[in-house]
Amino acid sequence: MENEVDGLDKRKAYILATVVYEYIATGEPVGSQALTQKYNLGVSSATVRNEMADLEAGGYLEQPHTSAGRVPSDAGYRTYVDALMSPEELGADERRRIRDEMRDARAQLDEIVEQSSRLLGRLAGNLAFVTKPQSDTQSFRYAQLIWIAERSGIAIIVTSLGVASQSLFELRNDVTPDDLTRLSNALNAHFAGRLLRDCDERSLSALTKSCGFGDDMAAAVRAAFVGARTQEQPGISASGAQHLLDQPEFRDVRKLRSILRILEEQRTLYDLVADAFDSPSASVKIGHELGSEELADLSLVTVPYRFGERAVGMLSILGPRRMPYARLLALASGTAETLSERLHDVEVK
Amino acid sequence: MENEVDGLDKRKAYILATVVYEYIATGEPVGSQALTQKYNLGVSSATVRNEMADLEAGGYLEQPHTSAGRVPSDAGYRTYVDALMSPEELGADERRRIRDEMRDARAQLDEIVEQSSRLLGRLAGNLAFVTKPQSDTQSFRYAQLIWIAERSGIAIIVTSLGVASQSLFELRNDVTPDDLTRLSNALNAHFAGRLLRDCDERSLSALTKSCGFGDDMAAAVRAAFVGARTQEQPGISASGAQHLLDQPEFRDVRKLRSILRILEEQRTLYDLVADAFDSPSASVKIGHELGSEELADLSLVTVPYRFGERAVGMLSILGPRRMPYARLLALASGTAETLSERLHDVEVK
DNA sequence: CCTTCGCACTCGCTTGCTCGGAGTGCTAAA
DNA sequence: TTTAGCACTCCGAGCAAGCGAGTGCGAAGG
Repeated sequence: MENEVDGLDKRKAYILATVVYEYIATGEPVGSQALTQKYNLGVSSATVRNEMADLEAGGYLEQPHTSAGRVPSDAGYRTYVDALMSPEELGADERRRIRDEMRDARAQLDEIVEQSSRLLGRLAGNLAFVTKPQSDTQSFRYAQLIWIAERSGIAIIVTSLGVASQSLFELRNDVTPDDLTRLSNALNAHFAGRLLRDCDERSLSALTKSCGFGDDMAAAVRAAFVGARTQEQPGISASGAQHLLDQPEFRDVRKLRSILRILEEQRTLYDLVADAFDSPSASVKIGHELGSEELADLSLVTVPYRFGERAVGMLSILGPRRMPYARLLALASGTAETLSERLHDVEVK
Repeated sequence: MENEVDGLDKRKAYILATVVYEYIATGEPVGSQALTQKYNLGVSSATVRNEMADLEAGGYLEQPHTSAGRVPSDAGYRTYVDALMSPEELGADERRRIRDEMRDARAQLDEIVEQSSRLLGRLAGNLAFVTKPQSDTQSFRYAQLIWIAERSGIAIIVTSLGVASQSLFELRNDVTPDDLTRLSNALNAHFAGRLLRDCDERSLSALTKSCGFGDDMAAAVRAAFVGARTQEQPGISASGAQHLLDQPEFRDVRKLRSILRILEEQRTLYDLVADAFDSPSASVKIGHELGSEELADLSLVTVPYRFGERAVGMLSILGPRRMPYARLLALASGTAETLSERLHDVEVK
């Protein structure tokens, strides 16, 4: 039937949308009378009551207790996000303001990422976090092996986003500064422009040995590349936790503790967004979809940002399930866009 | 008189110490009866009551409201910390455990610092934070200028703790890779081993020009050194905020918000410990001594850690004024010691 | 003169109670 | 199928009483 949305007839869908909208706005369970008074539904509260009972039976709404209003369930939010809400766009002035504020950060990768998480946290009024660009999706730019003594040195690797990773190495055989320069040049010539993850250990070893070096040097080179590849992996910049305190759902201090703990365990934070890397566009996880009882009344909005064609990191907003999804999606997308642009300022060409 | 401590006769001092001790232990205002029952004071509660009234008049104790027990004031805690409490030492097994846990971090400066803040936060059951080594107290080890194109390159600077800072530069005149190598060698020969803060801009420029380069190259070199000097300045690793939620003083959510905000503004966090750099040993700041009304019922314990002879950073514990000062000082000192040792693992010799 | 005892008083916290408001479900009529 | 009416439920605010811990002070005691 043309009038159905997600298995709900038009009126049910509209009532569900209104309930979710109203609950997001007020934070209070919404009752049938309040709804008919505030929104022009064209039917009486008794009708709404019947529809609400159906929606509850269908799993879209819940009642905190008898004789209270209705509250959306995970499924209710899900339907709202997928089918009912109207997407928002940022206004031109908002875009401009985001761009201006991002300009405050110096052209350093870390600063730009941190600035975007601060900005997003403030704009969204929620906890925001941004993963640093996955270094294995960056490409290799330069290697430089620096001679310290006959049997030791420092390997420095520069990637397309300018992240220099450095590692000390020790050798079993003597080398000269010229040896290291020769090897550096060979590495640069052979790997320049490749993705870091495609600089596999075998060809690194092969190249090193073809320059006349032994296993020790090959191991040092491999270690340097592995270091560069994994270095910034779970680096995450988070910001805006204090906004969560404004939400009534955090009157309960235990909730808050879960959040703070998660904030400090970057590992967990990273896992939350990890599977968003599979999908190329924005993703929303609601309540239990986050896979943890502790986080069951939170939601997460995740949007990728790009370097060139490639999605290299994620901007996320974590907040109460009762969050203005359309608005936050727009804010996250806008920030992601600006962040993507600014990445070109730190690019090593 | 031999029996006086800080202007208090022996009995008053003992009662003050007991009140502070008991209040730290229980978190409840302590009354005269409770005190005489729990501790063997040898006098009746009425006497204690009189003494307490004196201590209150002297500004050492406060009453939350009439007919409640007494609570230490800033001055009361101050006297306790300075003169009354008995210092603690860590047991051998505790030291060992700290050392073991610090071994989990890889030999990378950032990881070691982060590990120590996590560890201290957990052991102290409070918010702990650790400043990264001030880079201007580190010494210069190596510079390497990498040729990218005729008029651009990357400058990499390695300090004694292995922090490689990198900066892109653009030139007005062409250079060759050999030019850059020559200049790198000159910089290494001239500045090796100096403190970064002693690599002043004038001598950098002079050296660059004496190698036959122009103002543009001199500016690039200066910028690289300034970048290295200021890079990690306010870098702070914090951990353990969730423990604060266990403290009864944070039932009030507004308190918590101040803390979270401060946590995110690394600037403020840094200011808190900044003047501790002047004193070579542990320092304790109590309540209003922190200089902010928001922080008035918190205290801060700060202990320096060293690289060689020099204090290069600070470990701090921020928690409720009602904190076990002696214990936390011992924990912070123990962690600082271990952190200092581990710094040698990342040293670039 | 300092210490102790006894006593009246204060104040905050907990418990129990009432009461109003908002909301529901059900039944019967339109 | 929608609506009006009604009885019922439940939460939460507001209030009063009682309890307990503590104080200050005057009088008695060493």
